[in-house]
Amino acid sequence: MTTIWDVAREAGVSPSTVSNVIHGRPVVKPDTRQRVLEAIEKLNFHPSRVAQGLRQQSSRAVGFLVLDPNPRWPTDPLHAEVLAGMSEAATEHDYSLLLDRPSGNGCLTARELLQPFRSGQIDAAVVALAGTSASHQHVLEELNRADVLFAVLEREIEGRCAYSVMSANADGARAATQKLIGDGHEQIAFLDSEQMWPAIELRLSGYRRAMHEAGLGDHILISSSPDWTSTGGATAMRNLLERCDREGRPYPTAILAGNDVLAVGAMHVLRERGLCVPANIAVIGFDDFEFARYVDPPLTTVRLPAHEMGKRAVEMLIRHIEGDPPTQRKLVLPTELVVRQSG
Amino acid sequence: MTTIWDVAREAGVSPSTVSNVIHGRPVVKPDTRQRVLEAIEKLNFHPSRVAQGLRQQSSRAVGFLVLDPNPRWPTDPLHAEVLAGMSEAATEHDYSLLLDRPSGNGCLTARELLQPFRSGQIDAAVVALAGTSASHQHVLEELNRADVLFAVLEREIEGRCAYSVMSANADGARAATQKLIGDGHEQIAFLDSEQMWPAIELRLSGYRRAMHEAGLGDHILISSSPDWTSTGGATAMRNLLERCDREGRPYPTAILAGNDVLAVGAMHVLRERGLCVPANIAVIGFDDFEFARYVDPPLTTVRLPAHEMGKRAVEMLIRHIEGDPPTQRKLVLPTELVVRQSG
DNA sequence: TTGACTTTTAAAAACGTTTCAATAGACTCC
DNA sequence: GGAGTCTATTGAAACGTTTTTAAAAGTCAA
Repeated sequence: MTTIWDVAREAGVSPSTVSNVIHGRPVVKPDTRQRVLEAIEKLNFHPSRVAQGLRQQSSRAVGFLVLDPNPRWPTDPLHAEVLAGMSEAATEHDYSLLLDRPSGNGCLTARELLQPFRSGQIDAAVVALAGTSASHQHVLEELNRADVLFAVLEREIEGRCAYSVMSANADGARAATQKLIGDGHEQIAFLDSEQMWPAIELRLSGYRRAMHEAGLGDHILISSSPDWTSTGGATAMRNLLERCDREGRPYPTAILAGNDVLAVGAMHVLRERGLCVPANIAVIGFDDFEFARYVDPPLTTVRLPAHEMGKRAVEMLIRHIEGDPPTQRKLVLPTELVVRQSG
Repeated sequence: MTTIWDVAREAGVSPSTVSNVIHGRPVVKPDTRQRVLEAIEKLNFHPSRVAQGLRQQSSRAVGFLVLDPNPRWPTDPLHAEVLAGMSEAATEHDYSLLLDRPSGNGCLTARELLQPFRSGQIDAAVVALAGTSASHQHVLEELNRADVLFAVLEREIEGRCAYSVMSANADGARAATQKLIGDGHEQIAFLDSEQMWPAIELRLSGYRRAMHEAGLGDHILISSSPDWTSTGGATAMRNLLERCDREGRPYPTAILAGNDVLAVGAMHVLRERGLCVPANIAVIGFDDFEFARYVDPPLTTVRLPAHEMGKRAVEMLIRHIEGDPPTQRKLVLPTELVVRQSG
């Protein structure tokens, strides 16, 4: 391995000078700098980040901590996009990105959880809590107690070094509902799941609010899927139609789904029943997962700024690390209604 | 930070002994080991991986090097799954996983490319070359020249420290074609793209082989999409139908698509033309990307063992690092025909 | 020439581990 | 009882940087 000493010898200076050049410190005479740079180039030298890390007590790395029981990750189709955003921000600031996915059995000890921080592998982490699990609260508390720097996605949090990056779930749901109302719909149903989850509660509240605001409070209609899968969405849709049949209630003319996967499941049922989307019934999803545009008809949906969330989360963490902590501990990024053809 | 010295003091031994305990070396007397373990637990000590890395000249980390011009990664929907597999293997062997996504402008200098290796951040990398780019060959050569340890996905390679993990693309395409032939189809078309790519060529050859083997060589019919998008698939499908019209040739009764995204695009066109899948025309995709099951009708497709590929690639690299290099430099993993409803 | 500056470079001490040679102690064997 | 063999433990050097402190070199005025 070529070290800073080799460069120093080659350039006829001391290691300290080389170090100064590397960090662009203005204390070196221009021609010395030039000589050093040439030596670096010639020897193809890369400073050891490991040694730097040891000396500076900082790894210049952030982790993506994914707590997701599903081994065939990601359960959440948006995580890949979050990761892309994180990567972008990390690269820009010359940080590395470490993927930390503790074995998903759920029973995670504090030791395992904190290992990457304590062992100096990462300076901070973005935490994504996928699915619904009782242990999530526990994990966040543990991180807080350990006084470790992190940002959590789509979840409110308080803590000395805790940041929170969310998307405007309520606003997004409200906007989608208003769009449907604007299109003349009055019977608008919401599809959620028994497995509740903070972001979904916000979406539901946005829907409720829009309905009330339009004087359609009486038409609020909610059907719950047992889970967050596509077949769950189908079940919820079927239940909804049956309930209408039973209660002699008119079918909804529009559906707002808690997320795109549910929406897709619902659409299958509708086609099965010979109901045409959007002619007979409009469907709007939530997330804008990659596949939304491929659905037939292409899915109108509320786009979550996943890329942006990852990026901003990392930027907040890096600012904190570099001694300029953002005053805003909670960031809410706007969603966007992407109108395609399903609603 | 609590160091090995603190633990040593607490347990009344020397740092070397603590180190021996940490690494489970059998030289320590059981009761000493016990005392040390208790001290570790009590002080909540985690050895610094940075210091370990420096001393042992190895980071115990593998990188996922994604060369993909698309900033809204991943272009390849299978990369997330590959990553999951990599993560699994890494975790099992107590390695870390570093995501390395050089800024995607394509013109990547050797310096940038090798930085993570040279700076000791990673011991090896899994390389994924997304899309089609002339510079890919260049990158692989550069890695080889640098004598750096890596594994590349879906691409043949030779090199002192180069491994290759592929899926059985040709076999998969052959099996899919045979399935269609077995179902009585004779007019089977293949959808590929002008942007060729090693794996696709293999798929095409598998299709050709199956057709010839069944004496259907005359029926080989190929239509190329300008790119690998869904709309490209639609274009290829439209062109195909028009060509049949023009040449007075019967429509194909089955389509084998070069990948799932193309298949989805083709299915849109078929529905548009009032052709029913699979009643009028069967469609089989390739990849089994996450959304294949959500397509309507659910897509029959050739499943690529993405998770497994990531996992095996990392395992090969780790074996090499640990001094037990796999003799097989090229690993071919089986594909699997997932029969759903489209074909 | 000297002294007081300023600019540039050098030397040495960390950072937290691992490893190797060395030591001390206990045991065996003639 | 002393030499020889084990076994368990230790001390010190190394890994490649950064940083602080000190020194050298250069500049200039008196």
